[in-house]
Amino acid sequence: MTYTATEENYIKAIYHLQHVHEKVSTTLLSDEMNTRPASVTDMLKKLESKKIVHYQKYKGFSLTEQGNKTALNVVRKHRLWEYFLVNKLGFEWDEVHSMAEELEHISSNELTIRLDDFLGNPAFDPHGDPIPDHKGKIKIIKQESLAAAPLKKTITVSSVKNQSTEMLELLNHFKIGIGTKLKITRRFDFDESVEIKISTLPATIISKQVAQNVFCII
Amino acid sequence: MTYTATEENYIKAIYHLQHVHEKVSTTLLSDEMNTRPASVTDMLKKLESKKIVHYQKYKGFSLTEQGNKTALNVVRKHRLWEYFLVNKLGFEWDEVHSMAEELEHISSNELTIRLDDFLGNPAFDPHGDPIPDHKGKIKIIKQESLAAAPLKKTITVSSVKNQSTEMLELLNHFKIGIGTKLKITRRFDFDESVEIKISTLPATIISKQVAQNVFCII
DNA sequence: AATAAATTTTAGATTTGTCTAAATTTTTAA
DNA sequence: TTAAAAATTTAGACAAATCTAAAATTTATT
Repeated sequence: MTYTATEENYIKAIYHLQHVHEKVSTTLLSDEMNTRPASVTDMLKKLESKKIVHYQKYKGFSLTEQGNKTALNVVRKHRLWEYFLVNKLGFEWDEVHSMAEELEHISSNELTIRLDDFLGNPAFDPHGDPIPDHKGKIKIIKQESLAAAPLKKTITVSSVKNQSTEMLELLNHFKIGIGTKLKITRRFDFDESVEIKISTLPATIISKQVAQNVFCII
Repeated sequence: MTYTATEENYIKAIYHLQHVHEKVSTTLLSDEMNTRPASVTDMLKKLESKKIVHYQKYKGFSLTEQGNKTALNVVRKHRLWEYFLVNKLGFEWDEVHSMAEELEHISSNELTIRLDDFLGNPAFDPHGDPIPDHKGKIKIIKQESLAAAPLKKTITVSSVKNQSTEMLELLNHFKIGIGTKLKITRRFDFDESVEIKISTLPATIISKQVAQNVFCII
């Protein structure tokens, strides 16, 4: 089965929302897709006829097995291309999203497999998000945000939730990147800011907002 | 200005036809695009309104300066991706066309520039076709088909017109590739077949059909 | 539990790229 | 040079993905 780019975008959006929200509603999905609820209803009917979603009108919808597999394949392609753009073409994190949004719809499976091999079968993309393998399998790692991680243990930054230019700018300033080892030396109750220490650099303080977006392996 | 993938495909098709045919007609273009003449007329009106073609109904059409530039950019992307697929991902010649047909519509200019750099700014794609540079400039080389090249001179294979699997199979058998140096040792009048000699390999005979498709630098 | 509010769906329209069939124009050839 | 043939364009229709406005259903509130 092949799907249009639009269908794939809907499938991916449902997949993502299912991982963040208890229940995915028509309105929520229309927000995510920047369309109107009526358009979502139309698409749901189409995706139901293609056995991508279970759908009962007025009741709700969810991805079928087939839908999930398709979503994972799109996510896989997106993240492999992001990896390529950053690690082979030298783009920064915050520049690659829209390009990967286009590249993820290139259809050839063989291309995906060869790209994966060319890149050395990476398990994580430049933001630290896991890349599903060709069977859709994802490496799960236990992560904790810096806002919740324990004090005085050496921990490794593993992913960053917010992928904006502004966030990248800040993290570059702090010399924080994926793989950076650091220690949380203090937490301040007043604003829940966090003092961190990276190797021999002087300790610095990051805001709660930043800490909540940076995840690490304990 | 940005164009839809379909528009780009029409633009590219007009560009190619203009280089092969004296006059590009609606029917010719509809053949090339696998559509009906009526569809071509519709698209020509659209492209005219976007100043991509000069168009006078019943009289004919041709690319504008702008149209030519756009065509060259699409060709550039197509050939850069083909180069990538063959030289980085290890695909064969005959496998890459349909993938490149999709990849050529990825919009980012910056991506094209970086891909070009990553590949080492190649001037020719895996079939020997020239890759326009970022200004649209093409390296022109004087080429002659093996059917027309002079006898007893060492010549270098520079491009192959027919890019089918069958042609690749045959050329692989003969150990002919882009860059191969060879000598034409004889021509047979009966069927216009050509005897060639590649370094120390025993001489072999290739048919007129093959010879007409293989081009070389004298 | 009834009604108001919110959500979702339907109905009907629009745009893009395509089609077929008919009309128009150009070209060819008698 | 005019009639027939070929090429091109117009008219009207369709599928995909969207929209707005109205109707239907569910949820929340009094």
